[in-house]
Amino acid sequence: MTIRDVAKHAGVSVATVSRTLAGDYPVQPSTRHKVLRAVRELDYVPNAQARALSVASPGAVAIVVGSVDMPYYAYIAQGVEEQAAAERRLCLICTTGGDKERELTIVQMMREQRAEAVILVGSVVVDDDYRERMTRYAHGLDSSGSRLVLCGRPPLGEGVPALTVGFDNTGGAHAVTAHLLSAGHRRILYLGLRPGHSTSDSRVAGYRSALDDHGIPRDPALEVPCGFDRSSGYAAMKQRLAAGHDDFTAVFAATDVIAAGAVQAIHEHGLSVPDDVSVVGYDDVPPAEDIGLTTVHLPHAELGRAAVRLALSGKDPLVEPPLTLGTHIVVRQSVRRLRSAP
Amino acid sequence: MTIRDVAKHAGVSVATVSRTLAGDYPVQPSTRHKVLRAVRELDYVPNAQARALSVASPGAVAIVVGSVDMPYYAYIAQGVEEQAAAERRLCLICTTGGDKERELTIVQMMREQRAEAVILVGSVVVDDDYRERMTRYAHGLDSSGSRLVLCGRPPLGEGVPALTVGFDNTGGAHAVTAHLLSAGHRRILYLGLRPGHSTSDSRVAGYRSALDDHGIPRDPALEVPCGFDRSSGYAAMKQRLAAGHDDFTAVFAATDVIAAGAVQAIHEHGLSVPDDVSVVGYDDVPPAEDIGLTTVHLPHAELGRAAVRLALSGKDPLVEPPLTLGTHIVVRQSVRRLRSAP
DNA sequence: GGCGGGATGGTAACCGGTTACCCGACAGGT
DNA sequence: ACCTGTCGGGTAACCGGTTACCATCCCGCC
Repeated sequence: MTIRDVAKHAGVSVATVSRTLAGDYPVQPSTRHKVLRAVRELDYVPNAQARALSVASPGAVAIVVGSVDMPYYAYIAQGVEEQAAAERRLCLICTTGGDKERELTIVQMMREQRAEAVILVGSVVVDDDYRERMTRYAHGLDSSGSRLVLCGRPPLGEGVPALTVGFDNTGGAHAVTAHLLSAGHRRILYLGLRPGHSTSDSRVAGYRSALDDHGIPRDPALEVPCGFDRSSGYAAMKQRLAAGHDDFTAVFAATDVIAAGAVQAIHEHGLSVPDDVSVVGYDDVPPAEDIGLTTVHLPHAELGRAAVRLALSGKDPLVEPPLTLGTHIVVRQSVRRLRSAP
Repeated sequence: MTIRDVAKHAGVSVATVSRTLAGDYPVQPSTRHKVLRAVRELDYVPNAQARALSVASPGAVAIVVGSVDMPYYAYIAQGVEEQAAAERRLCLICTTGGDKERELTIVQMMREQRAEAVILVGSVVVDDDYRERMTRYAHGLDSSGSRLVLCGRPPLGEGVPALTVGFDNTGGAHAVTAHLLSAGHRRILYLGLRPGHSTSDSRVAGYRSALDDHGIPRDPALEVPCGFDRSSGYAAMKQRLAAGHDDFTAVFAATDVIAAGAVQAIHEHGLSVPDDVSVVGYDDVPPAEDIGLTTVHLPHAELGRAAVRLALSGKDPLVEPPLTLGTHIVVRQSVRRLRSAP
């Protein structure tokens, strides 16, 4: 079923059918009706891929995330979707499951599909091969016309430019740590150490700098290694509590999800939040509100929108500085003010 | 930058370039290297849209949801994504924001893109225009080759066939209501009445039939109208409690999200869950685990996978019966066994 | 030496749209 | 009656790939 079939069926030429459907060319009403009737009778659906071949049509916006069922990604994806719709672009979402190779494959596929924007979200540990290939993509040296945006992820390398948007992780971690300090807490557990993991690294940096600013000596024993999921937070907290809980009064979990696991462990240990232990998280994703967690709110959707705008802006990836979005603390009920506080 | 440029640059013909890249045709190693070098030097990225025109390539799988940041949709989308990847299809996710017109537009766009499968997820209130247009799509009368699957949503009309997968909402609601009844509860609030809303309707039907089965008379005053979001659940519960809470001992919220709001209202009223009021939800989405909610677990991801399999199966939409996935109760800590229970 | 045949690679048609260019018909002006 | 301008619509080239078909070339064999 092609435009030629429709033309034959309507007794007109292909040009007339095309013009009738495009609607931007004067066509005799009687002719128009013949065409439209043929379209209806044959149930003709034009082929967008063929059209894209001859006329420059707006490309799609692709977003590549680890998985769509993690709220952090879902919120960003929602922002991307909104902005893509506002700019009249189709939105494709792909997931990698955290696999680097799969991510590279997907980016290549998107370029072959002539996606206009490819937005890469989330942390990843980069190796040399990955860096080299992704850098080519990011610099837009090829002819695919796809523009790559790194969204909430580390740079490709020391001084390697690329279109980048991200949250101020260090600033947020600094602020929430300062919040605990000003409530009188001095021994604060950092739950979520993962050296080499960019998100963890930047958050722990904020934690440390806040301690430094307040003249509190750092204690490596308070920086607890922990995966970025609920059960890791639960297990790490459980283990720490088994060793006695008198060496800290507050916990800064690297994410709300970790915090949720930690809170559960604290409760199972017979302790109360915030009476016995204060807890703060990061991200402001669903568990936070439900468990009354004080946390750092991230403008997820705005990040997604900013990524799309940046991708479609035509800015030069080689000179455009990274865009950093601010965060703010959301105070709920998980932090207790110590009597000894100033 | 086209295949002809590459051919010229490499000093070979377009056929040789195409064959070299396809890799399924014998090419002299020296020729192959010339081609690959040209590809690298020119940063050539083949155009998938052009290729799709001449060779029948697998289409994409499109999923259309209300919004991607609601866990219910996100989990289903994740299943769709997985199965699409397993079947080597690209996955496109689009959101409608619940707008019927936008949904129809998106479906039309997907057909023009020659998406192989279009999966429509979530509740919607159908009117005649919608029904008529969507029915044409669902029956696959056109030449786009797209196959439509309705996923967790009502049929298009009385006896209108279509490829359909869904959860057993009535069965799950029956089971969880029976769970409350066997714990000794007799006056159970149903929170989430929305006549005409298919999900609500089927869940309330299960609630009622469980009461009937146990010989408990229904009380319309116990069926509380309520929107399907957290704040509606909070508000409805708040209002109900203000009128006194002695006319019920348990609450069946139509969704976990409603339940989360209700639990908050209960707490703010100075009551405890489950000591004063038992609460159950539906869906088993994030708030449930965090607040220890007994609920009905839905195999979301499996539904998504089943939808993709059904779409790609080649089954006839006109005769294939709807596929219904079973559910099961997840018991947590939000239900109290009454002393008067058998 | 002539010839059959496998291995390579080139030419051109085709996929399904769009549109530049051209042609015929008809109206109005002289 | 003839010229010109406008309008409507047809023909064919083109977008960027793939591939059927054909032309070489070189080998071994009679």
